Amino acid sequence: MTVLVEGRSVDVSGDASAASVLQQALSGKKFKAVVAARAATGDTRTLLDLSAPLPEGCTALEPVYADSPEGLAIVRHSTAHVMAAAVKKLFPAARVTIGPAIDNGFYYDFFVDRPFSSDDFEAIEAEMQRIADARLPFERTSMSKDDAVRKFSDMGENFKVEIINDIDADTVSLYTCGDFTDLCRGPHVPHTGFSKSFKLLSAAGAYWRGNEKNPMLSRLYGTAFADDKALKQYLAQLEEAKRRDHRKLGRELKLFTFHEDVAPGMVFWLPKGMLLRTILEDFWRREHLKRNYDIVQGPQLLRVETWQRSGHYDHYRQNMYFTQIEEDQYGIKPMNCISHMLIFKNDLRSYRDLPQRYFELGVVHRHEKSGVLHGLLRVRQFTQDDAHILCAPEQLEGEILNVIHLIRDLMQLFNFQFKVAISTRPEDSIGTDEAWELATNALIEAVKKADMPYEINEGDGAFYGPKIDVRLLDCIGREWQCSTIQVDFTLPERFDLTYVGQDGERHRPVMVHRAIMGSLERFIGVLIEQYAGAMPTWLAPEQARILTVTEAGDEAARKACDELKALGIRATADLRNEKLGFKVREAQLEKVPYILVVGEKEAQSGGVNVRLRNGDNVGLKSVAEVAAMIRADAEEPFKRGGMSYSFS
RNA sequence: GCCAGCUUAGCUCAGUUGGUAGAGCAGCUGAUUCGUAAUCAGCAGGUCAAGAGUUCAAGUCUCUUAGCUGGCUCCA
Repeated sequence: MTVLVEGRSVDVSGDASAASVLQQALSGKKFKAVVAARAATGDTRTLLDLSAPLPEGCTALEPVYADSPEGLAIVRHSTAHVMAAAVKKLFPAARVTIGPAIDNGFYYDFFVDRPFSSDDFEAIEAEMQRIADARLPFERTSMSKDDAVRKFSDMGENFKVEIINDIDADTVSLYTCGDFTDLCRGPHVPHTGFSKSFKLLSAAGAYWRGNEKNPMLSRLYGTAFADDKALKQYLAQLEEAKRRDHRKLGRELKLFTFHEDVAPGMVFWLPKGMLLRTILEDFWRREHLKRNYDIVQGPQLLRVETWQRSGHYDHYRQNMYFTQIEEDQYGIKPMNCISHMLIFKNDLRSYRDLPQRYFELGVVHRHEKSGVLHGLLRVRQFTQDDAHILCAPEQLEGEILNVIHLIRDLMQLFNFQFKVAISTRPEDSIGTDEAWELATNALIEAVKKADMPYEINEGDGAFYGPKIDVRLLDCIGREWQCSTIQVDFTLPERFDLTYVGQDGERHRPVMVHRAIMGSLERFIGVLIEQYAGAMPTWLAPEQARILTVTEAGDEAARKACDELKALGIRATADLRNEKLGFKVREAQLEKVPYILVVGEKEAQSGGVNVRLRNGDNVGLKSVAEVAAMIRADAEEPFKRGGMSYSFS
């Protein structure tokens, strides 16, 4: 028969293996990098081990290279097996559970008496290296479920038995390399030599099947790549992420601080951080006014009866803070929606008033478990750029589309790529099936109209409605959950919101909850990491710093500083009795975008010498020229999209 | 909350087999007036996270608690 390989026809015998076909079709060098094969039979494509025979009716066979995304996943998965083999050898009492490939590596969960720690890595890595060097083949066998259950029971691998019992098939496949046999769907690399470029990264606890009622397992995380060069590059990227850590930069740049003993999980904004935040807030309020939102604000405390009525008390109580004043119990708001609904109810509304779009930079408190707090990215008090849109059902899709466009424009402003996911009804939820279906469809339709790719997260919605989540991707490829759009048919019902329609009858509006940045705290944290602390000029708390060489320049520096300020530039002057090199170094480390030097020469001409934060020296400029330059730089990101910026 | 690791000066970190705490940076004082990433000198700064135990003796060993970091789970 004839099989197509990378566009070439190859004649093969009926019982040929994938390896033999590919070996025939590819150069030796290319074949060496192949870890598996993808066989096409009609419309279906299946991944195959190289040692597997071609499936019946196979028309094409594509090589899967070790450095392709699919190949990497196979390499990592196989490396997880190698790690499990090493662990079983060093710790025979360890029981194996699961070990998949994940985004940037792999993990394997073990049930052990003593959890692993990083002290164990060296020994495990050394054993893994031995296994890799031995180039042991991965051999696949099939057996009936009953036989497999018996086999793993005999080995005492009760977790594997549980997995096998859950598999909906008559036979299961096993992979053996060396003395280690594991239940696995495959495919795997041909031999352990493909798992030579790996590193163990961390040990962590994880519950069996992610449920905290189940036993705690010990999870080992690692990563693996096609070759040492790619591994090294990835490890360097991890270092880079550490260098950009917003907690470190927040301290160094004096943006914010925490006092864990006083207010764990709550931010203290320092002057520079607060200035940055104020600029961002100011821009964002204006943008919302431009897009026909109304800015409102509700109280921090609402009586507990209100939270009972909204359903928050039943569904969210464990994350809420409460306080008692005289006889009255109050709940501190974990969300802003209630106030916005009460604002809607303040007047009799007509269909002509819809949609009502209420925007609030709303401070909310949510008690999160101490273990999950993480700098600005996960806190207990945060400020949402929250809005609630109350509209007629027929306006829903259009309103959602507007929100999606706002998200798109903001992402563009910061050069973020993003991913869209639609989450459907969870188990713990309120509302009718009909309402859920209507709302879910509106979200899907709007995303389709916006021409955006999306995925569906089944059962991941809020308790009151389905939602769209947006994860942004930063410049080193990490994902951050920020924007969310949630449709809600339930709360307007509970609070009896109505508007008078054209027909003179009362109708029920639909509510859309949405946040674009998500929380200002998290968003600023992500921005700090995205820019490694060097904020874009429009957001930089200090846009220009004037440095003197000697105190003879003090007067000229003060004058230039005042002039820049008058022109709307955030400038300071460093008149300290320090050497110029010292002041330059400090300004550079503090990521001030424009470093302006005033010495004897400049004082005479009335200008400044301009140095950029990348180290480039632009030369002598007049104050007016510098101001124009900084302004152009500040406005530059706004040229990309549908937003604008105005100096105040 | 659970698992692991960590917690020494404002920050970054030393501290040997248990013998009673040290450096750099930052701060303060003084000198220095200097051209694009660190001028010099001096001073000050610590119940070694908290508590208990072992010991003649604990930063160091054991236990308990708290916080932090990385995960699980949750989520903006």
